[in-house]
Amino acid sequence: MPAKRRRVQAQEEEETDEKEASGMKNENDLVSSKYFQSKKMRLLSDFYNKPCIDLAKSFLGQILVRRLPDGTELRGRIVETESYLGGEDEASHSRGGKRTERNVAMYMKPGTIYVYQIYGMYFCMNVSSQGDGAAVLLRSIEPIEGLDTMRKFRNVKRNVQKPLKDKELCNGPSKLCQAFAIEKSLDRQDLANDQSTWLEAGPEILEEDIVSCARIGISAGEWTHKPLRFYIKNNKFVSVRNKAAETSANT
DNA sequence: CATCTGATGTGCT
DNA sequence: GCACATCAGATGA
Repeated sequence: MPAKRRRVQAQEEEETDEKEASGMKNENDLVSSKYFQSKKMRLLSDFYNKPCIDLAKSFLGQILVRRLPDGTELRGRIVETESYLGGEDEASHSRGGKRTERNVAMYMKPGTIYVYQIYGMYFCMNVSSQGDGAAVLLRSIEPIEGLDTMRKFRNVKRNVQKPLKDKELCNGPSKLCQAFAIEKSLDRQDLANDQSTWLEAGPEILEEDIVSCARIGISAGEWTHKPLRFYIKNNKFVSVRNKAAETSANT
């Protein structure tokens, strides 16, 4: 029966829709959901101690929490991740076992946050997993709590006032960093112990609701097309959907 | 919808 | 010097 229940949940996601002009619609839906009626449980060290691909899939559905200095808490459900496997993976910062000042967090214990800057102006957030130099990139989050603050952060960073739809707040690795105020200072912090940033257990995602496909923005020979990107099927907050992978996946 | 382009600056060869 | 795990705006179909 859990399978049936989760199917229903997947359908509900399709219905949370274009009424985002009103702003708070989505937030109300999720706040009243089963997750928010239950205890918010922080994920502990053991959770992160698994192989990179397993961790990337396990992240789907979990809740990222950011506690700001003023006490505001931001919450969102992880809906899209990518695996970077380590030495063998030609697309990884740790390819060939390379260690630099920038990427040391990739070699730290599973659950360690790796934040790096890209294109001079953006950040990306990863979490190290089991395996030497292996880490998971967070690519998209479904915002749950603190949407107004997220919108403010995103507008400040973009230096424009154009109103953002809910789905535009965190649907990309650097967008979610802006929305959650994730910066270089979080690099090498431990997601299992940090006071400002952690993960809480969210509703479990069924394997059949996970789409696996090629990573985004990669051109590294045979590693370009390996299915190392994972996202929740039919979720509106994913950055880039892969229709071919969705239809071939299953019924 | 798809494809292109400029912004921007750090890390690494 | 140049590549870069990106984003936003513009353009054409």
